Amino acid sequence: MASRTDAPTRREQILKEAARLFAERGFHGVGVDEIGAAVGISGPGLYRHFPGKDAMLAELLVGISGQLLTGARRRLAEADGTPASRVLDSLIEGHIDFALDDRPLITLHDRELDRLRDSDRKLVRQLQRQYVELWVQVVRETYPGLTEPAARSAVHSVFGLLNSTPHLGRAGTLPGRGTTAALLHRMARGAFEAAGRE
Amino acid sequence: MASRTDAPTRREQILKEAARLFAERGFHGVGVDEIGAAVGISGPGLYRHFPGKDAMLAELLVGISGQLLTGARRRLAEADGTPASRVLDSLIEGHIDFALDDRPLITLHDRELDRLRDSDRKLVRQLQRQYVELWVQVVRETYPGLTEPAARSAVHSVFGLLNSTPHLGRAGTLPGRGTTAALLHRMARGAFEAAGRE
DNA sequence: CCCTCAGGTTAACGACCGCTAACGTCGCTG
DNA sequence: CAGCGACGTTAGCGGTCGTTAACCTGAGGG
Repeated sequence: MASRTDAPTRREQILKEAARLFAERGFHGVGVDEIGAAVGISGPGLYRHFPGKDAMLAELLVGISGQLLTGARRRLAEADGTPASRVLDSLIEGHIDFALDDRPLITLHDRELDRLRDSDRKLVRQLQRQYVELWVQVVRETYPGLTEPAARSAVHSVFGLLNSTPHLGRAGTLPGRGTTAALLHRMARGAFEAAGRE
Repeated sequence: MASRTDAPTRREQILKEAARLFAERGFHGVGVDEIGAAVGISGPGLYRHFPGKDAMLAELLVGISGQLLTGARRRLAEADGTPASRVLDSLIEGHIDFALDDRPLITLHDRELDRLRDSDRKLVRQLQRQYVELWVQVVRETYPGLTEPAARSAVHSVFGLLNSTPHLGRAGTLPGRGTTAALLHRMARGAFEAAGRE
């Protein structure tokens, strides 16, 4: 098994490039030849690593959803006992890290879900739902004024806010990662707080 | 020219159904036969109304961007003289109306832009940029603590928040249009305010 | 009454795409 | 060094897609 510091395996290269291309041009807009070319092999060579094009998308989306949920659970466990407001900050921080570091995946996450086989789609949706539920719980502890449906809507909306990173400066034109992260964090908290004000 | 109260023309039917299908399955994921079937004609009959599939997408995206910009300019003119904070409320209200009433278009707006011919894409981007600039100006008047880049990022992020409506309750499970609109409005203001707090 | 034309129809073409088949070439290992 | 498995290659098949061609029909007007 490859450790995390090894050079990326061919499989990992393929997944990374496929994510970028799918995000740029859409799942149906990218051919297997392009994905192959992006990693220096061509076309059908991909089938030594994946059973098909669908499988690459499936692995990407399941991976994203799983990572988000796992990370959130870890943060929840680590912050056990601290006030809910701190836990919420940790969740926001984790989501922002992800949105800033893996923009193509964030894009895919809510865009290409319907291109999956039924079983994979159900799995991804289940992971997503658990992630949302976890947020809803923490948000309601932090802002008790929120009803459950309102909290759910608020969480989805804040995800929209945090996931807007692909639309911020196309290149490195945005004012530094730390500054952007802090701004997003403040805005997310402000949005939740405003949602909690009756 | 058809007045606004006439029965929808065939062209309008086609655009509406194409928008829905493109939003559901992506531009490349929808065939012309499906679009035709959705309006009761089949396949190549569409070419009596549009020169090609691309033209439908182009007309949709240019239309959206133009409507958003025109609406915002009208609201700005109508609110001339009132405090900037009120103008911002009006902009937010307009954007929310659009996001709630035309969800498929909102989805397309930031998803299929790259599928356009160069000239159309440039036009759409120019309209979008003007819309953003208009918001940035009003936001900075309302919250003078914001630098220009921060205001721009904040505006994009709030668009992400407001455009999250397609992810809220798939059917009529969300708690009434008015309630949702009010929640989104509060959250948007809260996010801007938090962005403005240094 | 015929002509026109808007708005359809079906058939078919060429391009492309996902995938398979058949084959080649290393590097390792008994 | 023989054999083998991992990892490529190119050729090509079958299906789909956007688009065009050719044809049909019904309403309106001189």
